[in-house]
Amino acid sequence: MAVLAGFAPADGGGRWEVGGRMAPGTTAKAGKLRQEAVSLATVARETGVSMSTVSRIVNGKSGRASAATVARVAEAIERLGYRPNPVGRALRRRASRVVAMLAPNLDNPAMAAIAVSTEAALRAAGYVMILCDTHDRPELQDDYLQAMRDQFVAGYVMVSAVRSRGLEQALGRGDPVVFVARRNPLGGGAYVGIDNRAAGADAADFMLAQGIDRPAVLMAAQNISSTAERAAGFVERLVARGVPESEIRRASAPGLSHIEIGYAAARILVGAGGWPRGLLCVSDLIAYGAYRLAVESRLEIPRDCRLVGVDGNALNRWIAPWLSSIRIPYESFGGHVLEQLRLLWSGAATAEIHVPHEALP
Amino acid sequence: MAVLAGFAPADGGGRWEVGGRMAPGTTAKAGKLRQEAVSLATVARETGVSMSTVSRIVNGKSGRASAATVARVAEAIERLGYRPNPVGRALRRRASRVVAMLAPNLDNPAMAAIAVSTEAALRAAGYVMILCDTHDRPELQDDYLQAMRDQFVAGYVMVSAVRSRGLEQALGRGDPVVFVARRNPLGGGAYVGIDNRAAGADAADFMLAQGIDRPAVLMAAQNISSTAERAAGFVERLVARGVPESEIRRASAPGLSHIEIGYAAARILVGAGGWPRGLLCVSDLIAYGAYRLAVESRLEIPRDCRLVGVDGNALNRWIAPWLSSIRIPYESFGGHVLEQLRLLWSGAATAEIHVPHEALP
DNA sequence: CTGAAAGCGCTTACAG
DNA sequence: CTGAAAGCGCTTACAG
Repeated sequence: MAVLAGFAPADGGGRWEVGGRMAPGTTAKAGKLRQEAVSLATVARETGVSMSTVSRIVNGKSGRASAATVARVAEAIERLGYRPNPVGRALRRRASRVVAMLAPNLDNPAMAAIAVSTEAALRAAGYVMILCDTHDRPELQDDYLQAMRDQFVAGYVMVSAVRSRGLEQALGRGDPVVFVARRNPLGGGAYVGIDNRAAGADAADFMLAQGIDRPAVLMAAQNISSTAERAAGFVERLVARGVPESEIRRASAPGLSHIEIGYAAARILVGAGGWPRGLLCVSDLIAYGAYRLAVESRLEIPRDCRLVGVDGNALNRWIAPWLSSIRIPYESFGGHVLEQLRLLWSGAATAEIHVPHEALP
Repeated sequence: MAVLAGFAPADGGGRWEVGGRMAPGTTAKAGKLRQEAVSLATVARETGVSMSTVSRIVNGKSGRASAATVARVAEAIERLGYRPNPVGRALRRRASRVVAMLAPNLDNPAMAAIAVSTEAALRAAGYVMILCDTHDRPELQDDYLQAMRDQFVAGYVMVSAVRSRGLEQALGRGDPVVFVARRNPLGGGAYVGIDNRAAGADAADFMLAQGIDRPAVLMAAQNISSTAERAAGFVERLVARGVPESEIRRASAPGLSHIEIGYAAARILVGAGGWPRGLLCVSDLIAYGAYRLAVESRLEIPRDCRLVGVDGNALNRWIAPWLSSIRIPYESFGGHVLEQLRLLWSGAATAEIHVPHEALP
């Protein structure tokens, strides 16, 4: 009976994921026995009321139908296994229960973790998620934004969005979009992520607590990204605690994947002044890249150089015990994303949500 | 002009991902200036022809419109930035350009890699992919199958599908479904994956070539899964090459994730007879689990025990150089999946596609 | 409390 | 070569 709005999520409207057995209805038209689609019309015919009435009941616009009618309709819905068709509904309402997630490369375990948790949260709330891989390319992002708009999606989840014309338009239009992991490149907007600056500061404290007074840092490319904030927070805290800024060695490298950036940047850093005793890598993947260079250099990690990452990849425990990583609870991001979407849908104001990261041991 | 079928993919029908600038159309109705949706009706009105004609032109049902009309309509489409609405289309055709991928836990890098490559291939062909995380649960799989059917999806990509009632019905109905990585648990059907048995055999040859004449194997749970086939192929080949079957030690363990299975199974194996000199782990994650036990046991890998995995995770090169892994080219799976879908759509017969795995060094 | 009608955006016989 | 009409499945004023 989950079709009835009374039994469905509070935001009204049936749920797409209704259980319901297959409709047993068959027709003998022309002697051929075949499964018949169960539509509102079927239910209406079967109960002798109008489609309007069935629709209202299904959608919980009640107080507007007699108890007797509701019961009759409910029975028929149950018996026929009726489920409201999401496409018909989307067309009419110009709004669907589909949410689009636009993310660059799922290859990154962090992205995958975000996708997983968001998908689960949306699903539990009766939404279905379309996943679009933008490869960090603005045109692709715009193509998808466009295509998703045509699908009447209920909202957009932008993981590490890049600045683009379509994004600008979507925001200008007031479309519900929540940014994850990387802030809105155009400023403002609903956001879910950790406090990157604070995470960087924590890494600084950790280094100093280990007696490493001249740690270095490996950064990704120099955009407004979250990783840049981590590096900034790291440096700021070190400076605040008395480390001369000029003695904080930094390196970054161009490159496609974080892991390659890590390797290349470590090479640059080390080439310029040898291995530091402590090295913050602004993501686990960057740390993996740096690790490889350390192995090639016959370094023993973490004895010779303390590697600190950010992410807390689940694999670390198994194959990268040498890495101290600030854990980001990606598995909880989905819930927060949904929260933000709901605020946007209800027209309420949204604030940035800073999910607390976990402390280093 | 990509909207016109003549310029679109061969399967006719406009593409959803049409570029096209925002429609400049505005209306002065009631003095309010606002963006107007550009529909078929708009184009028809603008050109003075009927919607039928515009529709036919958009869909390349040509030879049925004068060149002059086509030109006029094409111009209007271009000028207004018209894109066929996928929802209206789906409702009418009872078929969409959406393909559903149902997969258990994207946490597994192999699954993520499959999702990435399939998404890219579908996108290039003008489809959009909905990702459904089934967590290996049959009811969830069925819920999704149901929901996706209601969306009029064009097809189903089942990654490591489990046996379920809904799957049975979908196949019975003749829905286009292609199985990836794990064969259809109900038998038959379009499949994309490696030849698991051959991969296992290759691992056996590798071990013997290394002078390891009594290798052991770590398996996942004992279902009809692809990993079981790898283990079987391994054992068969060893036996064929003279290793007494009774001397091939095997272990498996229950558990949620492969990585935990690997750790637990290794513990069982080692507990029962010490470390073997060579150990096939039927997936990289299992190898990671085994590795951890090896580290705890102060073993030096691969010197003391040769670990062989299957997957070829991209991270291995960086942080698991101790692992020899048979690489599965997941990045090419997407293309094959599309191939299979096209066969199914055209009603042609499908055969299993065995993507060649890469040889061990 | 209920129903007839219009319409979301599209396609497709059917008739001309 | 072209158009009027019906209809995919639904919702929502509007009228009663």
